[in-house]
Amino acid sequence: MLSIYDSLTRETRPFEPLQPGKVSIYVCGQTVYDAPHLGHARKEIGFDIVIRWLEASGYDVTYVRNITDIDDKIIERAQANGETIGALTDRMIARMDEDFAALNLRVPDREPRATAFVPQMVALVEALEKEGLAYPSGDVFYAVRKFPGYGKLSGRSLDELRAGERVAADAAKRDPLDFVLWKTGKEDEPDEARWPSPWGKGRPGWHLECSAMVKALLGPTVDIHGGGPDLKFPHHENEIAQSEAANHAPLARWWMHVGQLETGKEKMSKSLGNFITLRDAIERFGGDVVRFFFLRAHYRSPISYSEANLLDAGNALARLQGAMRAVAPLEGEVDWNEPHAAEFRRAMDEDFNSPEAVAVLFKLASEVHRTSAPELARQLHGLAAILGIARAAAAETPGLSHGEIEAWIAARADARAARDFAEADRIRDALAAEGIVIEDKADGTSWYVA
RNA sequence: GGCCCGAUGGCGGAGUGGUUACGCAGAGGACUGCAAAUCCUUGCACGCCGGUUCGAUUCCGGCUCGGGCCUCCA
Repeated sequence: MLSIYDSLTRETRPFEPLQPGKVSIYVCGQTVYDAPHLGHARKEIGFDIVIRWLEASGYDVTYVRNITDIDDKIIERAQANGETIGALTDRMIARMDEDFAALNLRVPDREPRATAFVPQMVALVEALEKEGLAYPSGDVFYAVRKFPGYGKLSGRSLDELRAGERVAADAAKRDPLDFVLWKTGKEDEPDEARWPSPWGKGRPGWHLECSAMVKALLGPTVDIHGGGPDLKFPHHENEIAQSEAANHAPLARWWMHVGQLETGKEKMSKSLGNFITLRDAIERFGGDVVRFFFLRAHYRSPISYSEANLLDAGNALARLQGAMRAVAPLEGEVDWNEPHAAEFRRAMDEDFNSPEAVAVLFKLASEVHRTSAPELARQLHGLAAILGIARAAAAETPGLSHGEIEAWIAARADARAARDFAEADRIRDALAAEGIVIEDKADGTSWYVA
């Protein structure tokens, strides 16, 4: 039985979706003004594991991850680059797709762009106006004082939030914590950033976007709503205020937030300038290693980025991959009655404890090496696949064909038989230069693509 | 200032009221022409002070330190 930690109630409880057998999940996605960094990957992999395990558990999952393709930073960046907003966001979305593919992420069922849902956003503001929660004052604002539950996600009262010294006063707002629903009046902005509305031409506030898209694609209540750790306040708090006031229904049955990625002792973020781009990490360490780096820690734990930690993850993953290629697995599904699989399930059912699940994989890897049992190899492959770390079947061999490699290995075997080790080593080095690693075993020489 | 989270061996990282996490790195051994891989063995731990308990790394309280949020941020 799967249990999931809910960051709103701060408790782990048995998971029961609204409709039996079906799960709706909405995760806040990228604001596409720049390329993703490693912190984004942390979030993506966290939810990737959630979705993969839900699906492995038999649920029919509908996964929606939005794209924020209109906002201050996007407009600024496009102007700075001398390109249109559309050109910038298209470019960044393509980049994101490439990077995410390298991480072997489950592709969302829907990836709504905010700009495609502006009418729904306008309608939501109108609904909030009817509820007496929205007021125009230059821009259109949300009156947080009038929503009784405000602060329930972040666990703070309005007064506690106001006690913060950083809340800037704004004469247009009735309360400093009121936030923008609809931005008008930016007449110097390009036409592609402006939509008609009852309050004048303008564009939606960020928080509004998600509330509108959740409802449009998944309905008033989703089973799981997720996002990065820094979205809890104010973004998700504001989403709750908007959606629940307009729909008179809970926005999410479970709120999930991943732990943050740190560099040194600080959070990795663009505003701190201490980030490494996802692309850099993939090129330096490999997408599979980046994925494994995150998998071996729990999704809610903070993780520290360092080159040493990534290299360590690479070494660890190599052991797993070695075991996966050591024994040809039996065909078929995972046998969940087998002890390793049962332990794996127990771990994942406890709020997606992937580090424990990975530990099971290592135990299995040792067993596979010790026993060469194909049924255990099948278990290893099957369980690894659930975590998205199955080794891709040895695919491309850049310079050499399969036959050529076998021929070289045969030639080397002859050299070794003749005790011409200089020649044998030369062939091994030549193959290594082509990315082919060979290993001499008792029953012959095997090879794989590095 | 307010709210919240964390503190585990050289490193990464789970978990538990009394017993092995797991991995990497290190040491010794086996195998091997050498490599690599693999196997066997092995050392290293639960921030500090109290309390509860037969017994606490695990529960409670305090302290110290670290981090996050309170502003755009995954």
